[in-house]
Amino acid sequence: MAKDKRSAILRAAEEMVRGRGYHEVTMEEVARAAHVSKGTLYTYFRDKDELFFQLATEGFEELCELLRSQSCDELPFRERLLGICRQISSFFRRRKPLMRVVSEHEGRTAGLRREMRSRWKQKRLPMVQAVAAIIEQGVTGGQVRSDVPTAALAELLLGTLRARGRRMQEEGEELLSIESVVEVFLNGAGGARGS
Amino acid sequence: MAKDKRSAILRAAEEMVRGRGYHEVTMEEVARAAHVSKGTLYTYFRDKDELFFQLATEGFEELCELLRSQSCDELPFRERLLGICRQISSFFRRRKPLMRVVSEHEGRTAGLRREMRSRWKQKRLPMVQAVAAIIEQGVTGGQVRSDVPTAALAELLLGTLRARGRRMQEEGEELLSIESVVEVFLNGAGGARGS
Amino acid sequence: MAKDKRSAILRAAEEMVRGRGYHEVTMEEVARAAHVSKGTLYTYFRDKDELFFQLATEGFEELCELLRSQSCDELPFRERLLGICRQISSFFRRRKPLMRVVSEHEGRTAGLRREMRSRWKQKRLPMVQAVAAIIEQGVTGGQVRSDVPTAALAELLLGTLRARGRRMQEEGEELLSIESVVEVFLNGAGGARGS
Amino acid sequence: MAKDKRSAILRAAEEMVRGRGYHEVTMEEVARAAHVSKGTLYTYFRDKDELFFQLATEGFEELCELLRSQSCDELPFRERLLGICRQISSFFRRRKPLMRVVSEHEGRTAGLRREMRSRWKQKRLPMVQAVAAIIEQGVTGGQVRSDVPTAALAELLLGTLRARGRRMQEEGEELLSIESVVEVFLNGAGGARGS
DNA sequence: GATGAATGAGGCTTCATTCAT
DNA sequence: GATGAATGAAGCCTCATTCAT
Repeated sequence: MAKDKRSAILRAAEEMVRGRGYHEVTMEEVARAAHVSKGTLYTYFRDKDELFFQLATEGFEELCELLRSQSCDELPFRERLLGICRQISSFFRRRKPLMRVVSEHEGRTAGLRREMRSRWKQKRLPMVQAVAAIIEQGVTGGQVRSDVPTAALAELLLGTLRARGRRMQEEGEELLSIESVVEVFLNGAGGARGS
Repeated sequence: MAKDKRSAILRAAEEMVRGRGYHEVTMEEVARAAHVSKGTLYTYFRDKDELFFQLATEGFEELCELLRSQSCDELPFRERLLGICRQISSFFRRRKPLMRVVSEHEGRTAGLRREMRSRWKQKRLPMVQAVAAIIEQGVTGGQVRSDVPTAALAELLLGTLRARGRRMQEEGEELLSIESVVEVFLNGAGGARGS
Repeated sequence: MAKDKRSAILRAAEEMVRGRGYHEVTMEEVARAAHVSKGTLYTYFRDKDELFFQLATEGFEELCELLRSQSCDELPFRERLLGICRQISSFFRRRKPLMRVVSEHEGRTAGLRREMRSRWKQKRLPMVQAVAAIIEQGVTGGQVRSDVPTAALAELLLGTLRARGRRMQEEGEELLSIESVVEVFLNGAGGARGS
Repeated sequence: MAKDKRSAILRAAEEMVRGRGYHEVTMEEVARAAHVSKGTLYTYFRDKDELFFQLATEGFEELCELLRSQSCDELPFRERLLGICRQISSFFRRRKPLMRVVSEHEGRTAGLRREMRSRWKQKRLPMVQAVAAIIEQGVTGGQVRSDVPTAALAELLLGTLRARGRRMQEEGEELLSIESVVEVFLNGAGGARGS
């Protein structure tokens, strides 16, 4: 069935990028591993970029679902935010080899890549909103200042997490723990400021 | 002077792989960035793999020097081992984008790659020996069991460190700290076992 | 020498499109016919389109030169214009198989093709100006009305010639002669209109 | 109904080759334009070449019919021949974009194309015979020599017309008029030679 | 030693054609 | 008969590598 093929291709591609890289994997190999012909790849994905883009962004919905499901648990706000940051960080770390495809193309301005970037933003939006929703709870509870849009705060937090991930990968040992990141975020964004 | 060109090429190549990848960088670009001709690259490096291999392994001597210099400081053995593990871990983390070249080719068996692997082992050897030398001190001091060759223990420790690095990159949040790794290593390999 | 290779490629390509078409000729074949490798084609021409575009537009300069040289001969204006129209018509007819490349891409809006169109316009401009210069002489001599810009009249005349070429190719027998075309043009654009 | 589909496909194909070319039109597009599936195309035409071959040769019967109908009108022989030449020329000119398919394949010797050529000859035969029949009248009337088979003369005349068409397309301005062609033909083939 | 034009293997993609439903 | 997903041959193009100057 159609879904099966599409999925088989994605699974095959995922299997092959693990430990290799975007350029190490040829469409020929993916086709062979998925037991389909080269042409079939192009029935389901416009081109190689598209295939790996889909691979990189699939699972995004599940992440958002997970985030939303946690937004209503019983934990105190601080722990809830921490838990969510852990999950996001874990999600991206697990997907890092796939994310390469996205980040590699981030610098390009040429024609069609532009479209991929906007689609990436679109895919990312629900995640930002989920985080914003949780921060909103902090606003309601008085733990987060209310004079900055929650969406902006969410972007800020996500940006910090991303920077941390990058530093951990590229630089040396002294990583900020996620706890510290959240701590700094809340102190910087904490309510009851000076009052 | 010859050394200058060689160095200029390596610096240009290093500059370009940062944030890009092995395949994103063309020999043409490296040549241009190093202000030499394409042909000159091949005067100093047999091929592209060789160039990036050199880039990945340069500094290995310095690391070994550093390790050796630390093997005779005044700290207690446990701290000394910990410090050394930190440095090794940091060294590899900093070089990760370059290490890709090595690891990408690790799985291949094709002709010329085979040679690179053996040269990699050769480059690595002094490091293993440096670690072994320090562990030897632990044996002398009675903190490490003496019934397993120190070289084997050194390989075991390095392997654990490497696995930790990989897990940190690919898997989720709960990373072992380096402290834990050393702890486990010494408990597992600790002398005076129950006796 | 460099020029030789470039020229050899163009000559080979020209030879092959005669009687065949853009799509019937593969880059592989052109390379073989020009006694160069496939890669060399791309040293001299960015891509296949570029190669055939150059082929189609080379000689444009000569045409313009020819037109300009004729603009100062002794013939009466009407004959001079007629002669020029004949040359232009002949030029395009001879180049028709090559022009296909241009006209085939005329309808496309996709990214890079756009650039080709603007370059085509650029190439065409001197020809328009040459024709306009001659018409200008007609204005001076009172054989052409002066209330319409000569450039516009030139475009009009060229458009008519082109339409004639197309009709001759696609439709049936009753072709307008070039004489008729010029006649109609001058009557329509003729000065001293009825007054 | 079957005929409807077949016809719809041909009409769709004809529509698309106008202004485009054989290679610019994909079977997918033809199918879509004809509101049938891709597979259906192959129910009515063995392959793409066959489809466009049919397109190029359909109407041949009508031409022959037309030629035959004119062979018995009242005009003097010379005018009758001229009229027929005009119609043939017009027919081919109108069909030129379709004829491409035939002529493009004329140079090839590869397997299946060979068959197409022989079928082309077959399709052409009635036309030759129609022309021969008219020339026969010239023989009877004494305006055409009788010592050369009329079929051969017909082929000769058609060949001349074709060459004229080609020259008109490729070469410069000085086209022979059809009148001239017929004139030369009759003078060259004229009876009462020198006697 | 330095250069860069030339090379050609190998990757991505298209599209005519087949065949199970 | 009709369909369209699957196929794979063949085309365009890139880029690591060589070699005559």
